[in-house]
Amino acid sequence: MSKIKYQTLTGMHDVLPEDQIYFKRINKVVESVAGYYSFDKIETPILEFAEVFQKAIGDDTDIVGKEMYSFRTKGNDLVCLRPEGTAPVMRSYLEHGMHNLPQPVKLWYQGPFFRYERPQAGRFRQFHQFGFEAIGDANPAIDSQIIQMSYDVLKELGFKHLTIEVNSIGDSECRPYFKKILTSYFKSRKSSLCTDCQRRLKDNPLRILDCKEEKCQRVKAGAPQIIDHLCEKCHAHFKQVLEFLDEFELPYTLNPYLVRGLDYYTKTVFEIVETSEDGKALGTLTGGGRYDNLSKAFGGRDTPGCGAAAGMERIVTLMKSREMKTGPKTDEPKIFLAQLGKLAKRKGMKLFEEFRDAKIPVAESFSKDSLKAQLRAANKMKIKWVLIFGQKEALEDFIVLRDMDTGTQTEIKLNKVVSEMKEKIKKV
RNA sequence: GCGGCUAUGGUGUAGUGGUUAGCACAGGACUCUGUGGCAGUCCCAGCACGGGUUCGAAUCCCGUUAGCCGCCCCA
Repeated sequence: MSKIKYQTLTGMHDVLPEDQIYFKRINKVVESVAGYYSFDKIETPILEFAEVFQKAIGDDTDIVGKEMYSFRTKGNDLVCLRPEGTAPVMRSYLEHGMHNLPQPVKLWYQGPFFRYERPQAGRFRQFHQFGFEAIGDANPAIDSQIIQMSYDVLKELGFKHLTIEVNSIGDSECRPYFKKILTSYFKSRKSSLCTDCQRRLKDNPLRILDCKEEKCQRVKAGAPQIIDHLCEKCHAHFKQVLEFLDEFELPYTLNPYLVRGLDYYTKTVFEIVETSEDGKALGTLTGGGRYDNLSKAFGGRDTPGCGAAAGMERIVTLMKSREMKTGPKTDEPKIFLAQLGKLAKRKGMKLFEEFRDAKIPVAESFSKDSLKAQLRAANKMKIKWVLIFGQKEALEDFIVLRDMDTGTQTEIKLNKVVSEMKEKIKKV
């Protein structure tokens, strides 16, 4: 190989064949959980008008300017590669008048997403997420169901130690008020905050709550908590969500410092974190919450919604390091068809098609001529049954079956090979 | 976007100014044109890119790119 001329763009990567099993496994679990809860799959385009996300996210964070993978088209439209799934799903809901369907409209999705970030381990510019969205229903039962589903997926994938962190961040009625109280609390202790948080005090005071700096930890320990300042509606809603979680016997903890960066989030927010055996938080796997203000931000009618999403690469990394199951490779063949000689190759390729018609997976190496090389290939694939089809067999219409574990060989009539092999692989 | 560290065959690595750039694994072929795993022989394949210093650079310097780590942000 000479010089490498092309490489992937910054922060993008190929999902290689060896990693496909993990993504396949996650997709399978997500699909079955979503199906059980009557969520239908939706696919939205990878490109949207940048406005879709600007409106949803708000202009005040530097997410739009700095973090979105946006550019102008030949027609001079400002578009962007979708950075998340909720806004497009809401856009689709409004665009297709899904409020005319029975509510809530329950949807799930899976696919690539893009953020213009500086790449680091587990942080890419193109990555994959799956998510659930339930739109059109304000009932707290929905919140708890979304949490339950997210939890189910991780459990089924094999994560053992999970904790659900929940909080309520109020709505447009009570949150502004709480923000004021919180800001004045932090202002009075400004000198005890880290420099970043002194800056956050101006543009995003809620974010101070999840600062990792130790000095800020001490300050926030005495900070007012939003659950003590929820309006009546939000309080009642949150209480009911927790009652459902109790009923489901889900392992949750109240985390008063859990917030979301975006304005459209209301009421319930949650994250599912993996913990060590003694319960110490290791990292977040899923996050979500209620977004009752999103539809209005789009200029739509007042429509509540609730959802959750998870980054797949992060889950894959953990699945690998924990050596979690990915399920059987379903189409991994147990039979190898080896051929020797021109006639046998021709007839063998035809036989291969007969196996395909019978839906029996068979491996082959028709490009190789030496029997030794073919057996070696079969051995590498850890295949048990090798059908040896040579000149003599081709002329006399039979085939040799070699058991690679024992080395014993038997002869089978050619017209019975498919049916006999069908029986053989059934038993295994 | 800011700061730091790194960059040698496909993978993992040796090589601190003069080496035919070494090794292991993986891949391919043969030993053996009808029998795999073992062994042996051979093949494939590399100093990220671009400048500079020097008689001479994988090695020193600068820039670019990418990865990693931290910050910002985190939907």
